[in-house]
Amino acid sequence: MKKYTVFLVDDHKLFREGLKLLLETLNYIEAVWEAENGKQFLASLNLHKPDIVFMDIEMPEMDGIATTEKAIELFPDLNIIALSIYGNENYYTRMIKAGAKGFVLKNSSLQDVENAMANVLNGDNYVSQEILNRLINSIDKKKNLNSDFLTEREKEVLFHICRGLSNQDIANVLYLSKRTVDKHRENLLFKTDSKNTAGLVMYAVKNGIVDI
Amino acid sequence: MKKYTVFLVDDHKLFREGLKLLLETLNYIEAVWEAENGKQFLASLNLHKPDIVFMDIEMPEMDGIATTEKAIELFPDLNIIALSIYGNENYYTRMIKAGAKGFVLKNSSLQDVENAMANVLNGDNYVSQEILNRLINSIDKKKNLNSDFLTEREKEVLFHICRGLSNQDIANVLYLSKRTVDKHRENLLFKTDSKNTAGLVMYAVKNGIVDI
DNA sequence: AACCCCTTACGTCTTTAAACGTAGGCAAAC
DNA sequence: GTTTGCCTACGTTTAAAGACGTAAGGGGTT
Repeated sequence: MKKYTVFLVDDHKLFREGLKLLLETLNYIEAVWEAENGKQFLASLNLHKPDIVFMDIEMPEMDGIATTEKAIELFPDLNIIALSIYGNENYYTRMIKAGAKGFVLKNSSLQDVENAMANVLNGDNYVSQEILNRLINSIDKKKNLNSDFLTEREKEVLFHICRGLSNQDIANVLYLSKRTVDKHRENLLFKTDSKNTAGLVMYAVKNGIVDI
Repeated sequence: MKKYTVFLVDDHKLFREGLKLLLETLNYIEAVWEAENGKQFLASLNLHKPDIVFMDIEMPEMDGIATTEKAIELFPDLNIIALSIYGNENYYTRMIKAGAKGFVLKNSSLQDVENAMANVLNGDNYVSQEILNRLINSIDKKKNLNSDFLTEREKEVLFHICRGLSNQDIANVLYLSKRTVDKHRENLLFKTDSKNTAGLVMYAVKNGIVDI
């Protein structure tokens, strides 16, 4: 039986180690390597060339999107599967554009992860069922959508607002200054003609920027 | 042709007078009387016994729900039609329970109002199409609902939060102290396990407390 | 080269929200 | 007839949001 090597890129040590243990229970996994951010991963790519990479999106130093772009530039046939807690549109579309061949949510089952690996090794793309549903829903919503005038960054900030994050929190996850997030929020209020957070969230829900 | 008398109970003078003019264009309307709150209306019920009453819900002194209850207690066959800006569930279910025979939104057409009058005079109930849709939607949502543990008052406050009102605003429309609304909000945060307004709004959307 | 748009960022001030605690009145349930 | 749950309400303190204004730097367009 052919065995495969896997590279986990994730800043959450606990998650990384848990997934490593899970993967090691599979008899066709030969080795599991780890990195805690994009830079570390890219640096060790020359030494360790994995069959599959699981890539987190939100990471310090260098996030999953930039890392994927760079890695695919260096090794175009690298099999990268995005691993994210959130299935929001910004994330999966950007990861796919960057060259990822799969997208799996962190609340998926090991079975999902296995499916993703099998498909990707077979040269196919893979997105988990949940993401697939969201994609289909978002296509329906796009039909009569009126939020094109929000920039990508604004939608991203809005998404995190809906998650209940404060501006400081958002600044932390996006690696920005809090004052920048303040400004994005201010612009969002103006653009969506809202008075406060409640209005922003309602707008996001109505326009499919967050899933209900 | 039989002619009918109408009583408008609404604290918004401008709206009352506009509707009065509209109704007077109908040749089967004999007279339109007015009151600016529930107490005034009840006091004059002995003098003026209208065929139809249009009752606002949010009013100072005595709101539409309490007024309807009292009026129906005094004159069980009174035809009361609720007139509200909002079609939220708290409102229409409570008005119907109180004895109202119709529910029309303030953004309806005169045709809607005429339909409501015709149906109610005919002994039927009437809710405008929009409310009917919401009722049907809310039945679907009720299937897997988990927000029974929010009290009616809490749901009402949450509804207004979603409308973008501040606590002071909500206190004004519900005729409460701001500090009371503060407390309801605090309890909502605790009960729904939310950190902030965004979480509350998302909860409300998920559980059908507001319509999208 | 000049332009527009987006992203990033800072300063200051006012208003709201959030996080504690406490407590009386009231109606329904037991 | 006491308990229980809900609605009402106040005081204080800290954190966050909201409302202005300003501006540098990057990327793409014309």
